[in-house]
Amino acid sequence: MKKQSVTIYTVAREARVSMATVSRVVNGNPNVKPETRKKVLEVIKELNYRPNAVARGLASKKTTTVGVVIPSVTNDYFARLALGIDDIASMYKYNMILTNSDADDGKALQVVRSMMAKQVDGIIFMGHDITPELQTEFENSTIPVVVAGSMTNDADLATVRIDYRKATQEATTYLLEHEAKKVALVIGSQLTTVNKDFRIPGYQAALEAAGVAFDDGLIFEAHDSYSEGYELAETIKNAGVDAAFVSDDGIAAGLLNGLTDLGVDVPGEFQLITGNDTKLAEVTRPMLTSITQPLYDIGAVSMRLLTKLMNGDQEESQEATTIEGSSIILNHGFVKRQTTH
Amino acid sequence: MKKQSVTIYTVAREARVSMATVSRVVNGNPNVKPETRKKVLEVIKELNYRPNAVARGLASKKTTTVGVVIPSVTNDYFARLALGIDDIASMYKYNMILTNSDADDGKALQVVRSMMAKQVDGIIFMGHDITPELQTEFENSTIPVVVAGSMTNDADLATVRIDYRKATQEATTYLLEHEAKKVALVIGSQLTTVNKDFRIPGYQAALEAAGVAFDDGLIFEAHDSYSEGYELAETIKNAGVDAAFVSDDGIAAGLLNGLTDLGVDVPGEFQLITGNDTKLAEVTRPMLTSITQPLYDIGAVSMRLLTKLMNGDQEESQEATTIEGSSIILNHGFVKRQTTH
DNA sequence: CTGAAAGCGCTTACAG
DNA sequence: CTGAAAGCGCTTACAG
Repeated sequence: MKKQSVTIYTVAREARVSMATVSRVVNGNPNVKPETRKKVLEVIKELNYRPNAVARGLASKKTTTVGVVIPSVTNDYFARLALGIDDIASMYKYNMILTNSDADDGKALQVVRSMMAKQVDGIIFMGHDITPELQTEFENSTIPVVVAGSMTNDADLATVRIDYRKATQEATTYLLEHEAKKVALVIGSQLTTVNKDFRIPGYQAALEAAGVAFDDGLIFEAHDSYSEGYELAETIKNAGVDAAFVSDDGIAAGLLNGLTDLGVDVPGEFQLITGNDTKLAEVTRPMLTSITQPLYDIGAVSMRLLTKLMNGDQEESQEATTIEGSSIILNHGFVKRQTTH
Repeated sequence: MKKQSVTIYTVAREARVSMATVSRVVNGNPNVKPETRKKVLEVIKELNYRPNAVARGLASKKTTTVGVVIPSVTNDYFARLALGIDDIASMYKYNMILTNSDADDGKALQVVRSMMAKQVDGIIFMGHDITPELQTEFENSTIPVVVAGSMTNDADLATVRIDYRKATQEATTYLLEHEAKKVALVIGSQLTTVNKDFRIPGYQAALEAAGVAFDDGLIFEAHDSYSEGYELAETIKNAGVDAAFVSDDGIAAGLLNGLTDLGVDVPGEFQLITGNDTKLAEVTRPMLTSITQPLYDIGAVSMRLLTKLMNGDQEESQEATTIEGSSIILNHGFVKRQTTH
């Protein structure tokens, strides 16, 4: 339709006011005489004026966009978090720049740098441990970052998550109390903070309480894919294991189907509990008994926390959640389905 | 570390050159004497200078960010497309602003406007038919948009997808040729362009070729959720249907599990083919026979097309794909798994 | 309640 | 190969 883009200057000229006044009405500043506002609004409508957010960002040093780094959108666990983030972001008029890190340290660093170059007002980080370079990047920057639905080795970062230690302990205890003799733990890397300092200790605590000796040969590593879980079935079966707590649903689903295809009766001969509370857990047959997590809420609370941090608010603590340092711990649950007694 | 942010001006001062020169080396302009470039690069490194992309965007009128509207990140079909988009975007140094439209027309319009205000260089749209308002928005704008993995009522929009008509026809024909007597079609809304003009005609063509009368009572609507598919099982069973082609995997998985729970033997008494080639199809037991789609590629090709459009290139046509108007049609496939004979 | 002016941090002709 | 200057489209004190 129009070639020349209409700017705040055009509006000011047509409305016979200054650019400052147009800026005021656009930004809802109350210090504008009603009739002036009315006139300006008319011209804006007539000209179909749309403020240029880039110019606004440069002048105000606020872009109303946040960066979100996600290991993979294709993992339903993270996708559900992202949905919660996006909804709250929209509610607060923020846009999100979303980038996959592919769980690759180099990519994560590059992605964060790119977001910072774009002057995002804050960052939500999903993923596991971070490199010293990325840590430095976060420290040297003044923009707030919150870690959502995961943990990193950087204890200074605010995080929103469940209590992974307790969840793992409960799942393990459940298995032990339901006739399981040899309970395996299936996680990602054992060296990662969330596993090393939370899941494994939770698993060990459950064993100890039940008077069962810890055997590190019963900890299996698998990364987030269905096929790795499927292939793990044979190994885990040969290890004489009769139950497992699996942190990731994709792996749990693969393991379940792998075991079934091997002729193992689940839950008759093998019990299984999964940990991410993804849709997958209800699609498999038998359906997976699971730790439940408020996935959407974890995303939503993360974004909410970030808005507070971006506005320089103090972190509040009135909610029905626990705060540990800079962490917000949401409650998890447990649902018995068909892969356990 | 540093309070004052270092700008191009700081670098220019320290390197004893003009801002224009610094700009040239940052942007890889070859017209810079090697020793000058070296000096500038040193200062940049020393000061840890990072160009401000917002300022650059304002000055150059290019933001190197694209907008991506997605019905739901939580649907693996769209998530896979988004992954392809993101990878190619990263390759070309673009960032993506990703927003869920929740398949809500009002939200989609608002989201697109917000992206345009942020001066994105292009838009990738996923979703079904669009409102006149959104259509107007696209028309009045000069930024390119490509529709990925879906179809809209706006034939002017470039789109990258498979041939939905042919895929539906093939699936239906397969069923008909494998003892199915009464084949249902399970889709979203019948009024949507992709269904009205492609899937339903494909279904009809298959019936006709097999000499089977068309019965519109055999077209069932369900939207993209597992539970709706599950609940559909009883209805579809009571309709005396013995086979179905389902466009969405979530619905297909729900339908499959619903039928199984009703005591219907799949594929013995009921055959099923699904259409989105999502991970879900391999997780269910029995595994779902499916139309296969190059999901990642659809996303990747969409983003590649968009980069060409953003650079004002002509659309090329040398690839192993069909071009229909402004559409790029990628090849689909078929994989027989366990829900068909 | 309103306006003039400077400034945000870059790029882009233009001139040399 | 390099620099001076204008300009991108806003917001932000400041003054009145």
